[in-house]
Amino acid sequence: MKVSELARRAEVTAETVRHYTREGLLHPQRDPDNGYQLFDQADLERLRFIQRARTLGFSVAEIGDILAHADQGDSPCPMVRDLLASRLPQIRARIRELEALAARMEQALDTWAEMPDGTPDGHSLCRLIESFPQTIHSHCCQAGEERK
Amino acid sequence: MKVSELARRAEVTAETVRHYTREGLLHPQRDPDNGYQLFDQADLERLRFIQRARTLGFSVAEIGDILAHADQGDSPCPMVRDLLASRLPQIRARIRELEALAARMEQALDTWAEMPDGTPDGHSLCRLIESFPQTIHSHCCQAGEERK
DNA sequence: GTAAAACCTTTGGGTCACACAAAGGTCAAG
DNA sequence: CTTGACCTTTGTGTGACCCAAAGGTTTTAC
Repeated sequence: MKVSELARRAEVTAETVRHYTREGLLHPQRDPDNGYQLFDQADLERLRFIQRARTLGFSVAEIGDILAHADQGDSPCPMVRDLLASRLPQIRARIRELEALAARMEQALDTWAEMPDGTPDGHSLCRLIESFPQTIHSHCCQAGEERK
Repeated sequence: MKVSELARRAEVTAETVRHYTREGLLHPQRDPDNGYQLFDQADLERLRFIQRARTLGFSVAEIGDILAHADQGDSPCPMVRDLLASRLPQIRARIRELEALAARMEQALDTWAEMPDGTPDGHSLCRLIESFPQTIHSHCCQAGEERK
């Protein structure tokens, strides 16, 4: 099957398939006549594997490592456990950061409900924002993403 | 004051100051002798304003708009309210997505605790991941970030 | 006095997982 | 035989910076 058919069967875009191929996660054959990429059933299963791993928060690069290990006959399972175990607390930290952000936003909207809009003068740009306490903040982690 | 001094006073990196300057959020004078960027007290306050706005989840581009309005003498406050009100539900959605991700990760670790590692064969790459249900997932939003 | 350290400048590339547009080749159907 | 639906590669954009390189300037130390 060609790119679009594989994409349709796995319910991803053709661009995503091309992306994984570029990144070395998929190894299609080439049609010698026209250079088209040809995928088989194993590639479809591989793509579904990638999808599941993405759902679990693995990055494309990490999945590439996992697949490379498996292709060499090594069990990727210990790596998979370790990656997941070390990523989980980062996700939890990210959740806490976003919850704090949401709380700040909500508090701001509450506080501002009773404040009038102001026109910027030499001292103030927007008292709404300036009324907000200067907080000490910590950086975010690189959290696993989700897709549509 | 020069870049580094401004950065130190606002507790950001010099790179961040340069970035905001590139993006048009800060407008330093230039030392005619050597071309160095010169900032004053107003710039420091402006940078602190940017910090507060970032803490509230505004993007750099949005803050650029807010500052441009204020510089023109228009009150940015209505824009600020609207942006925050529309961003908040996106943040909440992002939190729910990450919570679902964390739950999946935790469930996977739990399930895997009793499963042996396997060596990849023709049918399986890593049963740990393959044992995981194929879920339907929805895309993330562009959430406001935090800094160190 | 001068040399090294510590600044400053601009330019350009990297991060991440794709999306998208362009320019062009291929192919099945009408 | 032309249209339209595919396919190819290449390059660009996203967000908020970080980092390196190459080179000019200023400060500090000996």
